[in-house]
Amino acid sequence: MSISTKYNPAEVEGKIYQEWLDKGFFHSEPNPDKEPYTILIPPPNVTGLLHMGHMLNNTIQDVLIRKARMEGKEACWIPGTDHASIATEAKVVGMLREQGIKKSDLTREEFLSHAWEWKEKYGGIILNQLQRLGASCDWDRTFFTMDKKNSDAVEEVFISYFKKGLVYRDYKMVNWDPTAQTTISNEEVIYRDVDAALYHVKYAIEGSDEFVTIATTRPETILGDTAICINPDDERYTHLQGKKAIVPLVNRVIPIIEDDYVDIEFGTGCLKVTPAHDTNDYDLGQKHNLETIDILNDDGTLNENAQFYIGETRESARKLISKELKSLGHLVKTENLRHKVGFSERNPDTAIEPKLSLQWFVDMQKLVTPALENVMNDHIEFFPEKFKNTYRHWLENIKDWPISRQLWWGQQIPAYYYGENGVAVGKTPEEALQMAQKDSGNPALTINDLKRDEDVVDTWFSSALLPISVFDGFKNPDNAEYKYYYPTQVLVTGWDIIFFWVARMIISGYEFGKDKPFEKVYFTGMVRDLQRRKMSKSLGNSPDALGLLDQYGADGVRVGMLLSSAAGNDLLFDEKLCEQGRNFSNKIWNAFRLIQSWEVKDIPQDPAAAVAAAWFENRFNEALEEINDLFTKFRLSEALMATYKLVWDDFCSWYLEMIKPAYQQPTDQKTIDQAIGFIEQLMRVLHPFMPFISEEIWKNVKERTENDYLIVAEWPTIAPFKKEELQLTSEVFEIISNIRNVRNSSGISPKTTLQLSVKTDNSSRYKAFEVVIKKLANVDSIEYANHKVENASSFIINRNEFFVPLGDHADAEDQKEDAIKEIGRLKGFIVGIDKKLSNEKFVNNAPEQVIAMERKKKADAEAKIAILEAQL
RNA sequence: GGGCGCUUAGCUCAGCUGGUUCAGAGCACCUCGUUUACACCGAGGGGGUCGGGGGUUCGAAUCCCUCAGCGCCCA
Repeated sequence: MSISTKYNPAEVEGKIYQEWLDKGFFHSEPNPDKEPYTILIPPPNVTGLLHMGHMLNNTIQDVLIRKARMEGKEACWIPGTDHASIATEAKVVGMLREQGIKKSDLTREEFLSHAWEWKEKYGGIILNQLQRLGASCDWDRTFFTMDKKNSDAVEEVFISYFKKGLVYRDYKMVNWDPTAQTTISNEEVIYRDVDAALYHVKYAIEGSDEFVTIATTRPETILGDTAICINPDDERYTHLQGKKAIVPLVNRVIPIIEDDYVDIEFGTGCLKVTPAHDTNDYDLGQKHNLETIDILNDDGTLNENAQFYIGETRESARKLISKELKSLGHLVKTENLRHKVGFSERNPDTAIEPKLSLQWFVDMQKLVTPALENVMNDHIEFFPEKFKNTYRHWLENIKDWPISRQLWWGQQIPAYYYGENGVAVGKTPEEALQMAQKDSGNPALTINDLKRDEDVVDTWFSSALLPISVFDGFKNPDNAEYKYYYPTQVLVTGWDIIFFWVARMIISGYEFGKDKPFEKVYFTGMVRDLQRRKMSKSLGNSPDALGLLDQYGADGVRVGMLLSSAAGNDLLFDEKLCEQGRNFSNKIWNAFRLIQSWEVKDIPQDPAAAVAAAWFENRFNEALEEINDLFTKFRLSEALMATYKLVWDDFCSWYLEMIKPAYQQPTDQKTIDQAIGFIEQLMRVLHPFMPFISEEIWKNVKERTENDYLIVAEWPTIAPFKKEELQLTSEVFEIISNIRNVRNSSGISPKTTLQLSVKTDNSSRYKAFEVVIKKLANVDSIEYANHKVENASSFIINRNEFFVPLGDHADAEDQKEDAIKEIGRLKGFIVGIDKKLSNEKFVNNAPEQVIAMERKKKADAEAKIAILEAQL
């Protein structure tokens, strides 16, 4: 059989994934005989396409779930997608606009039917792309955040909060996105540094020739000014106390108020106050009882209240007014200013407008206690731990959460209004009516008197309920699935949504679930490019995810993503890492090919192969112990690296070279069986990281029964291993390396056989390994002698002296020089140790072990010097 | 402005509660190699006074202070 020298992932991956699907290996059912291991996917947006962040995040989840499955747990990875109110509604509105349809011409129902159509068409793309990556999700359980289960939960939770007084409706300053024309939460505002101007504008003082100069970055809001504020301690302005100023253009007379909120140092130390368009000004307005004049429409253009520039955008009004103020002599100067401006996460070019608005809020302070406690005391563990700090800081300073969104796509708020200010909630209008009748004491109210709130709730409000709602835990808290799978074991997500999602799921878990929503949270870093920039469409620095999969194979890309992603550290994505992954696939493939190619005959086992098997058995168990430990600490990149080295260095470079038969010679059955056994073990350990190639080799390395697949094979158990033997072998490997080095530095071909002479007190120490040394270092004789060898290169390992006679290649002077240099170094080393040992404080204070170690180091160095001096 | 974190080889990072194995890994680099698994390879090699300064200690990459630079979160 001839197999390609290059591993071809394209031939393997699709086929194997289909087999896994057909066999139902991804599907999970509650199984009381098994421990559950459940992961809920962070649902990608239905608007999304697979990007590098998804690849990293889902690779990690797949690694964890595959390992758990092999460990005999009931592994259940639940996939799904998020309806993403703002983003999706924007897409749908955009699509309709292209068809010449305006959202405002549609009824809610008509719009929603377009939206569902869009979701059906595009919403599943990303999940299909995840399959290319090898994701072993239980696709039968695929959820959508607007599924009935979750939407019902949203209503129930809203109603429950309402009844407990935890949601309330209020006029407050909120963050307004004028493009999406909806409120958004603090977390959805992204602050960016912007180069702007600070406008110094003078206002006339009523009844005098005087002026007062204020500084502002938003001159267009002058039209809504209702006060000037000075700091009472600012002597420059004491004379203005109690006076009034006149707003330019609109000629409104406004009071000059005093408040120590004003920063004397900033600008002119004199502040204009626009309560309708600035959060701090709003607070000032409340405190000083100021008029509030809202000069903006919902789309960010100026309205009639402004009196000027009606219909202009904020940006153009700013230009126009600054020009006009200048021509009227009100503009004293402008200076450059770099400051932070909030932008909408979903519409990155839209500056957020603080807006006074009637919205629904969640009273968060009353909900956070258990969520905070249980993370701080590690009932829920964070990896890496450092995110506990961030989490605590947020929860301790939490603000009320505005949850209503002026959108249609999402779960409509189950609140109904009646009369002057009556509000009732209910899952149905009838339910709400009952409440309304009771609250109002008016039994004559009818359904027609109720008007339902038009808004939907924030998407994160709905995703916060997923860990419970995917198992139908709200409606059926006693159902078998909820009881079995909840709490889930681990949440894998980016640290950027620690507040958006993680914290809110924990809050909901304690409020509505029977317990925490998950045991552990593994935070991944952000994928950045080599210049540390975030990957983004606008920068064009995001590689084509599917293209990478084509080019390097899913296994290669998975390795590439994982290799450099220490937990919580941002990952600087470099295609070279995928290349390394692909190369690794190829290495594994060729190891398999090599074993396949040997002819097996009924001959006794090569003694070198017997030695190799004994060693590798030990080595494998040593490595497995390390790998398991790294897994428990979620140090996946290190677990992968340990696996990589086990396969590449230990198995391929040492083990296979030891058992390899001579050219065109056969091997024996025992050796082949051992080698295949080891490959099987290695494939098990490799499988979570590289599921496709490991399954393919598993299948090909021996005959398999129908359901004998690696994906459901057992994770290896650690057998005891002997550390002393591993130590001995590493000395043997050192001998081999030294001989190879002699070859290299003396320019002797690998084909030339060499002789080895050993001067030792313990000639049996390496006896068993002679066959290996001969084979790997191309040595044809090893002799033990009690004297040094002339014209030979020498090295010392563990006080034993090794000579490689060099014949014509010998360079005695060179040898001598090296020895002298080494003696010099060792003598210096001893001086240092002596200094320590003659220091009374050291000898008195240091632990015995440490002192003994220093003495041993000294003795070893002295012995080595003696050997070297004898050589000279 | 408030808070958190980072600075170790050319690059990306590991180094837990100070003391064998503490200066490490991978990649990159250099030398040699068209050996009969793999050049997506093999053998060998070089490379860091652990950001600067100060302190605690018999002993510090590891603890403390300070300075500099960088990053993030929140206002």
